[in-house]
Amino acid sequence: MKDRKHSRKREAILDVLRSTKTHPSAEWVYAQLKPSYPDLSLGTVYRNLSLFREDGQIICVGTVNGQERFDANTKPHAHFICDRCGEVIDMEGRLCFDPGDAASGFFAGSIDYCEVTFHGKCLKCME
Amino acid sequence: MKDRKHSRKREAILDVLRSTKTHPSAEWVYAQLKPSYPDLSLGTVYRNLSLFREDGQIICVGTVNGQERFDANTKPHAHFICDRCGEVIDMEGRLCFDPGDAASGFFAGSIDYCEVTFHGKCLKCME
DNA sequence: ATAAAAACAGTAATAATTCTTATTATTGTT
DNA sequence: AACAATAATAAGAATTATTACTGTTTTTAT
Ligand SMILES: [Mn+2]
Ligand SMILES: [Mn+2]
Ligand SMILES: [Zn+2]
Ligand SMILES: [Zn+2]
Repeated sequence: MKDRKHSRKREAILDVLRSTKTHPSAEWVYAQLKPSYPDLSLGTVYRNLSLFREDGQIICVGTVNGQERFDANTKPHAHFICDRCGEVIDMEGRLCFDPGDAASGFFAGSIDYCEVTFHGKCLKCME
Repeated sequence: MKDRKHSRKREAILDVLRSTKTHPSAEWVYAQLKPSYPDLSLGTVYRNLSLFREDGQIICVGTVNGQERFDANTKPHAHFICDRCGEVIDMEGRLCFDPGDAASGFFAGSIDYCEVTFHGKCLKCME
């Protein structure tokens, strides 16, 4: 991980991501921090999220309603996206696939990781 | 499937999608058809892709460089996305998961389908 | 053919993200 | 503590994929 100058805002952004299981969007992170950091800029959130992703500290878990959603849990795990309300939920269980295992033998490129995403309706949206 | 008036442009759009394995973007479909349909409008491509998706005739396979990619093969199958050149490749093999099987028992919502996407470098991009 | 409905082209609008630039914060050094 | 070097930031402009609007054309049923 490239070493960077310390920044309290960057730290706060990562803290927000680490303290939630909601797989937030950039906008949501911004809204969370704005009260405590009145001079926070949305661009700063986007920029730092990009840096975190480059450095492997967070991952993207998909796009919901045109907005990218992020996750500070970088351990491979599957997600469920509710196509009605847009919630992104962690799927526990043994749904993790070892990319190497899964595709070795019949794919010639190099596989870095594998995304597994279920779609449907969450419990709340089923009434 | 809701029944719609016939339209040669709509038909052509679906034909393009069905005749390629490249998982194209809206823009690409438009570029393919523009020579034969000089008055084709990009909005028409977007609108019809949406209709096809609503009707279940095509699926979205992910976003590459900010552009949604489509697939006329609606049978569940996994994909590989090259994070360098953006190619989207079908993954053959038995990588299909029965949503019901995969998550029954430990998830309470209703699962419609499951997306499996590998990321890495394609053969061409590895030199 | 006529008329109603649906689809269209062309264009404007929207909205997420990125880029630019002048300013400020951080870190190490005198 | 003041300084210099550089990274990080705010603010807003720019970019760009997608959608909405409006007047016109095509389709299809009568
Ligand atoms: Mn997660
Ligand atoms: Mn495919
Ligand atoms: Zn829901
Ligand atoms: Zn490639």
